[in-house]
Amino acid sequence: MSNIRDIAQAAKVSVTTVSRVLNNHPHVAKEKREAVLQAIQQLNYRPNINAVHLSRGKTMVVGILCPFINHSYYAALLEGIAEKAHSLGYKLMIIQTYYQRERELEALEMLKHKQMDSLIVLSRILSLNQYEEYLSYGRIVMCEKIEHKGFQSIYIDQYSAFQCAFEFLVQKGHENIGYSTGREMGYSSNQREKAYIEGLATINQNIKKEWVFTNSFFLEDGKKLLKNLLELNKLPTALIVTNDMVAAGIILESKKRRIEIPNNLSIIGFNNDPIAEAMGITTISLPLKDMGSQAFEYSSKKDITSPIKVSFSLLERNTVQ
Amino acid sequence: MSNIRDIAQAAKVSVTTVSRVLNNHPHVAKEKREAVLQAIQQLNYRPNINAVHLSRGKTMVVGILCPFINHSYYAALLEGIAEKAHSLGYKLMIIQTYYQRERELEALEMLKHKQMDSLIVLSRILSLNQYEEYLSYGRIVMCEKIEHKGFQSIYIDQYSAFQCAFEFLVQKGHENIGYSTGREMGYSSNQREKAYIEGLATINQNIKKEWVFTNSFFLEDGKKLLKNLLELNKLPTALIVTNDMVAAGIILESKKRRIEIPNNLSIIGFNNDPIAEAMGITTISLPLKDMGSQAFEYSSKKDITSPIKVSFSLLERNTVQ
DNA sequence: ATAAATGGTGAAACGCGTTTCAGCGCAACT
DNA sequence: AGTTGCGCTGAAACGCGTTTCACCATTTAT
Repeated sequence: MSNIRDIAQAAKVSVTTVSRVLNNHPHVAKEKREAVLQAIQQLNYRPNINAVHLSRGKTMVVGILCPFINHSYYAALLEGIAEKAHSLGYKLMIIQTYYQRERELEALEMLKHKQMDSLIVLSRILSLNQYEEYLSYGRIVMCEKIEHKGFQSIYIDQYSAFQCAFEFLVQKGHENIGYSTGREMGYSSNQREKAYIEGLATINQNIKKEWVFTNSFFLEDGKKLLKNLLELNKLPTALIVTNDMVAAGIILESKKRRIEIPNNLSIIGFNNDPIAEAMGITTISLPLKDMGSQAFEYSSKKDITSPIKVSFSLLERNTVQ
Repeated sequence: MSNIRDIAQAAKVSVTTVSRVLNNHPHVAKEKREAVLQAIQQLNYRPNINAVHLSRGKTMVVGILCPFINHSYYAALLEGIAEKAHSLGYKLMIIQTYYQRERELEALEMLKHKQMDSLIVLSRILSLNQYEEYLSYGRIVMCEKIEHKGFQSIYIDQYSAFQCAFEFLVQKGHENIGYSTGREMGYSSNQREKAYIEGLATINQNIKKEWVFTNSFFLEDGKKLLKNLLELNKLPTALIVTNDMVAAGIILESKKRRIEIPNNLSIIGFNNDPIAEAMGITTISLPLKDMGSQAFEYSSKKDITSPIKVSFSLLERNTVQ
């Protein structure tokens, strides 16, 4: 493989001039430019991208930190991200963390080592303090609400979204409402918990701890959730569920157990996954793809803006009565 | 940020020795090793990964070429790939092609420029000849059956899988069978077409072109498919569908139109997505995650093996009668 | 006519880690 | 005592593109 010096020699110019031609810098005489282009053609030359990166200290790669890939929420975000990344000429490096500290740290280190120019964090487990150290190495976009200086934040107001679901249920006459989330801690869970507690207060209800389920991410978790639910003495009449996948699991298991939905139990999910439509799940629809796309845009913008809120909407189907 | 020469100076050794310590080469005296480690600690030194890549001509990055991310088939493969990649210390670069030639070429160029060590192709559109040129730059793993020398191939026998579905339907008494695929051309479609034609021959049926549907990938495509189907004079009694998502779309639209499944129309899907379980879709279950994992393994193996076939199994639920 | 600005060009330094190779010291072997 | 051989070490070359800076040749401005 030929390198830039070979081209310079072949075109009888300096490497500087070759570099200028390659990068469309001005101040190159027509003849020289053409000589260079010809040499490039003839020697089938391609710049060594690693050398370019080393030299420039920039890689045109953006890292994406997500706990899972094969999960509708993240896959939808990813799709939006990937689309925008391509249109802006960036490549994506996806780091699946499974919510493990080391993996998250690894990604941060990659940012530090300039293996990526910036990092988009779809969900995290490390503290903001830990993240802060790395801010000087590249832009960090967080897909959660963060007021902390230095981070770009774009988020769905999980508090309001949950509130919206909650109020909808109340309006339908429900008072015994439970909910499920993914991680016990974390942005979304915290917001939902807060909205839950405050929601209950508005209808003068106390928190029933046994109606709060955590660690529900996938379809299978929904099935388990329903099994656990049935062990309780008193059942809620409605459940606000982590996402539509989990909701689907709950519904499936309900069918098996002859629990009628929505007659015996109302279910409301999040995301508006295809499965929600398929099963007629009432859900809070989130514009994930669009959010991903925006998140990417902000990863390469020069300045940080104040947190960006993206909207959501309730989609009534037939799992709430 | 300090570099390897700073460390050498601080530890009063040569850069060579520092490099040896960093890479755990033998032949470094204990004291020197410790001096280096201490200097590294003190200066908070981290190797510049781009320099390492440039120097080594290796990146520990594997490229993944897939048409879509947010698609259950690819997402499942991706999951297996990502898991194995991490356990082997590799990073993933995902290139979403949307089946566009340029994008595929771009990925190939990245392989050439050593931006990735190898490439895993989940689905392609470019010809093998075009791919062949790039074989010398790194391993290329193809997730389809390829006998062509130089490529590592790992695949699901789409012919047999389709045949399995077909025979199952025949056994249930169906004679009027249609099917759908994704792209008009492409590995999977070709295999399915072949199996379809040969299957029809075994039951002395002629091909009904109007019962063959292409460009069906997602749920929405399934809905459209059913609408189109209903325009026909004579309907098939059974459909072998691209994947479970499309099958779900068909089923949903059927409900709207009062077509009873399986009474009026039998449906068999592929993949065994969560949605298949959710909707009770009879399907050919494919071990995609495992296949992804294996594909990754072979991307960094020294030698190429003959094509690897992965198994599948029919999962009977309630969309076939 | 003279000073100043502009275009064009290349040598050399830079970014940074890896690898080759030559050389030194000391222990083991004849 | 003389020769191998092995462990350890560092100078220098290497991978390769970018950028700075100095310098010459024209133009343009005064």
